[in-house]
Amino acid sequence: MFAGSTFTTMILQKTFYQKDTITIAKELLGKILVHESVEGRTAGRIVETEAYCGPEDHAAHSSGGRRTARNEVMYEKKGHAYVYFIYGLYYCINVTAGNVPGKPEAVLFRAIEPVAAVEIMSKRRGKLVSVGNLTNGPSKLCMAMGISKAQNKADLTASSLYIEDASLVPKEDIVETTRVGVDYSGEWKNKPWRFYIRNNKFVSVK
DNA sequence: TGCACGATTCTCT
DNA sequence: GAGAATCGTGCAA
Repeated sequence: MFAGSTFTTMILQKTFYQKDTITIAKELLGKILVHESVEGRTAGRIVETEAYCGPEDHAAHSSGGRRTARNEVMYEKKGHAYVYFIYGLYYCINVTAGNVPGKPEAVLFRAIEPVAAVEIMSKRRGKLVSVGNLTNGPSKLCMAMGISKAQNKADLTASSLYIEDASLVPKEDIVETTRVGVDYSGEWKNKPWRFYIRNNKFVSVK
């Protein structure tokens, strides 16, 4: 792309998701998650992610090579959505990733910054919440983006749910820290596999 | 077939 | 800061 050229958005392709999962988790920061639904097109800039790395990661649903109907998609193709139901109330969305075919790895989206159709997001969230509280959590962003079990296994390179490319977030603006809500995973809870954009007010936990 | 619990969020104190 | 909400999922029996 050169100065003055027509701006065209690029949807991230398969090869983007076929790299080291940690690298993908960092590179996803700044990218635009888009969902074109019947209610309209909602979009948000990804500002916080977490990496879940294969059978050895005790914090992952695929820990110990566990393979069930729920996490099956992690064992299949890369670049697909892994949406799961949690606490009887909420959904969380991951994208399957990794440079080893068949190895169950994924990146969880923990927070986005609304960039399109904020009014639709507010309506979906139902309550009177400030813009800052619309999408600053893994289940909050699913509610705002209209993501549920229907999007499980969706191909993010060929469906109404996809990610648009954007410039990389500079290394110095990426904060690396420990993951949230995985205290049960022993030493694995200490892995610095949570990434977020420094000073971004939409991050779920500072 | 039964049961304990979770990659969370919200409300109330 | 503590506790509730609420049910699909996973694993033991």
